[in-house]
Amino acid sequence: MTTGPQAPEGYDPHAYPPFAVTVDLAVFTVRDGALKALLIERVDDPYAGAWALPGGFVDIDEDIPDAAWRELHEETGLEQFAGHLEQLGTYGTPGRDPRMRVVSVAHVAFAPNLPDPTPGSDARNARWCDVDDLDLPGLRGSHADAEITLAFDHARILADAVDRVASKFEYTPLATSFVADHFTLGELQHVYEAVWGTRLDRSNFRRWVKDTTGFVRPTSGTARRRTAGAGRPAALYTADEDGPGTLTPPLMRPDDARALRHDPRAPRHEPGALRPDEENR
Amino acid sequence: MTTGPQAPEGYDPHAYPPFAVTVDLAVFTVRDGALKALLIERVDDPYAGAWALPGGFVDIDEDIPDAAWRELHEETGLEQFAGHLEQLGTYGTPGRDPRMRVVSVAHVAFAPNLPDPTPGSDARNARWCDVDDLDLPGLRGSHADAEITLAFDHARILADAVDRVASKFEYTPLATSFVADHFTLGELQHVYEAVWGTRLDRSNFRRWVKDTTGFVRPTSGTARRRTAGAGRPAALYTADEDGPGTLTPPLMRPDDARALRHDPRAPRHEPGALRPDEENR
DNA sequence: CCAAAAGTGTTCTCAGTACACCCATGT
DNA sequence: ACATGGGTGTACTGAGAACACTTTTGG
Repeated sequence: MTTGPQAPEGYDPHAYPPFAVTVDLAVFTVRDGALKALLIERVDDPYAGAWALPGGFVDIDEDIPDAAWRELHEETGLEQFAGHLEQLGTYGTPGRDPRMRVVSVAHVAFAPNLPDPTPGSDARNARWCDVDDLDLPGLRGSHADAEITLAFDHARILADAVDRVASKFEYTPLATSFVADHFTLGELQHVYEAVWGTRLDRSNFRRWVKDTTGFVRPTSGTARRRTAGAGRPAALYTADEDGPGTLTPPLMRPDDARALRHDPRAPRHEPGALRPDEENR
Repeated sequence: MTTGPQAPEGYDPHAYPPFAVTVDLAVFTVRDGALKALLIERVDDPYAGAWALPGGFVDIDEDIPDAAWRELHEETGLEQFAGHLEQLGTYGTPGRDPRMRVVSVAHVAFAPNLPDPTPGSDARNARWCDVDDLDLPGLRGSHADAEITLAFDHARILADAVDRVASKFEYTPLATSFVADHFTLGELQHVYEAVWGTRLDRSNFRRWVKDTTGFVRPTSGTARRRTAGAGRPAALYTADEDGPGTLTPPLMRPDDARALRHDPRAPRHEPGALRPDEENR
């Protein structure tokens, strides 16, 4: 091992146990009226052939957000990512990676409806996977007959990430990160319904969105038939960039949208109660 | 550097950059009607003599929650810690520790009114510090004339932790972690008021607490003068252990309690928007 | 008696809910 | 004509806010 970076005199770089630090990404988009997560097929050996969240090692002089954005760009192939990225939590149980002790800082990213599966820069296969088709611990459908199983503890990370997205939708205008820069209120409502897995009253949703300051701004344009079929053309709106990052009042999802989830509303992020004698999972 | 733990054949333990991983703890209690955080005086050289959050290195085979509980016991000297501990977020900006590249997993702990400053097992000085007396970035009083400055990025961590506690009080019964196992509704209200830095209507608070299932249970006992002075003896309550970890409906803090904070309601945890080109502190 | 804190009740208002109804367009 | 989705209005209801009032203690 080399000496620690910028280590002054008097410190022993061997005095601390060496960890590997990675970033994992739960990248979401809404497509075909469903919440989808980006998964990649692993080629390297731990869990080779299995599906996993995109991610990779953090460089020794690289900030963690930078590493997350770098991996996001590398794995999605998107240079201009217009969405949102934030830290979710850190997962570092010994043995979660059979190779070595790895601490992974998981992130959540919100993407607008992206061009297509976007295979990564390397040879891996990539796809958008419906989260309802996955067997996530205590979440949504929880299909025991799911054909896809995720590598490492990525099922838990993804379950926490889904909870995070659903919570964020109540208090923040981040739903606009899932749609194009100009969108109709119907599209925005479809995003909410896909993320929450519920139905919303069109009239009340529209009134809440328009009465909430700092959420959307009307534009002069009107949507000329972007969805197939008939219907009156909808007015186009834009995200209000000047607004605060918070919605007042919040839009609380209906109770049936919470019942679908395991431990709703509370786990904004925490991976459990973290009691000393309890199993953490 | 030694070979990575349980590394199978074919993997090079030198292939990843070695990080140090620590846990930092923001331990809160309510005392004298104010929210206090546990700070220790550093003796070792980086920021020696400065005040900092308790914390330490994670062992190479130790789970992160275990490390957090271990440090909590070591630093507070409390064997039986009746409170609550949860992960807050991870702070790993290069250079935050001048010795080496350190990634710190910060935690939040809620403690009942503890016996006293409780100096740690080692020689360091420890004290409960009023969070309003600290200069925390964009929070509460934000005293520019604060006498105490915190080591590393602990001011930011503590600011995020205060936000987390205030948010948690809206949706979870964790306020009971700040009081003894038997408490009066007045005491519980004082805890809420200290954490939110606001005043609540006594009548409405009491009605909300009693109407919220899974929060408190009445006991037969009645408090016999624990606060000095006159007044009718109050009934004693206990935390409802059987309830879900969430409060329905939530108790929203009044708007003036949000205005005290920098970026209220939204940053349940995220340390900012994490844009690639932005400074992340 | 008075102050202080606990406990109870009542009114008002407003936001969420559940609808009904009309408008514009494609087929 | 009719189905489809956009847009508007309205009555009902329940929870929060504000506040008045009673009860029980200590001094």
